[in-house]
Amino acid sequence: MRIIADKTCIVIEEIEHFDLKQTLECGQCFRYECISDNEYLVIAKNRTLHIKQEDNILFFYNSTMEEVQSIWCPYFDLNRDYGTIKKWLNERDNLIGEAIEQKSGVRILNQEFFEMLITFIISQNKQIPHIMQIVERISERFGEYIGEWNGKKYYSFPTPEVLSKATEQDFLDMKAGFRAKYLVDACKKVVSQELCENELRQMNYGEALEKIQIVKGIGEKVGNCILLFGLGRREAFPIDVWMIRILERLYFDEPVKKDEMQAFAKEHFGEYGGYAQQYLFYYARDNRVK
DNA sequence: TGCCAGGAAGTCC
DNA sequence: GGACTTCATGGC
Repeated sequence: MRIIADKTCIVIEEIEHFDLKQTLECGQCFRYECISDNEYLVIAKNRTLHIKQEDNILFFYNSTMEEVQSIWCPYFDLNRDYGTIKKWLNERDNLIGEAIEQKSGVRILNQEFFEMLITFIISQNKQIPHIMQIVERISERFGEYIGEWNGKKYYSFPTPEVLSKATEQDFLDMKAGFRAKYLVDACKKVVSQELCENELRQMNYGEALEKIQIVKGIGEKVGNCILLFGLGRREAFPIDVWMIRILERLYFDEPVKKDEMQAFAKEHFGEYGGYAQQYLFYYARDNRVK
């Protein structure tokens, strides 16, 4: 991997184990727009990013060398060796290989805690396009203006302080449905420091998973998503409907309970659970397994 | 129309 | 402590 400052953009060459489309569209990210093939506008980190990939070259159009190094490389998890991760998983069994092969360009984004907290509370019993709509409404109404692209205005994801001003009715108006009261509770507990990002980061995985479930509407699955995508806990293994389908197909001969799957994943994938989960999840969803 | 969606809480026994 | 129901909303 090599970073170069070109005349009009920042370029990263010789990039490996990375596919922009797969990484954005695998179901972990809810704020991006496809401009053309392998070219996207990403809304994250209180700014927009116009980014494009051609083969193993990445172009950052509206950014700086400093920003690419300090913000976007960590965001896209580009400093991590995915070759080692895939090798470890492939040596663990011969069942996950097809998913890794097909989705080999997926990286786990390092997104922001509060945004993931709110987003995955919304995600329960909802399809991804609709989650994206609600997150966009929240940002438009409570976030700050961060720029315009193709005549459309974009807004940052709001801070806990600002979003805590939203009422249950506000969230209902933004079509959050029965999750509205959960969102109010989440904001309240973050602002009051009852739920503190830094404390969660210092806890071990089990403690953090238990702690985050003090928020109403967060159970084991949503909690694991927040830990994986918003707190960098790569051992987190969220099990949703797609994971139940693919795990049953690959690893079990008969229907098993979620608890048993969770225990299996912990024992089998260990600290690499999050990567295994994302390859399998995207593979299962994209191929509409069972 | 009925069924399902990156589920969790409430209620029943 | 497990199984069943309910909770908004939208896409198919």
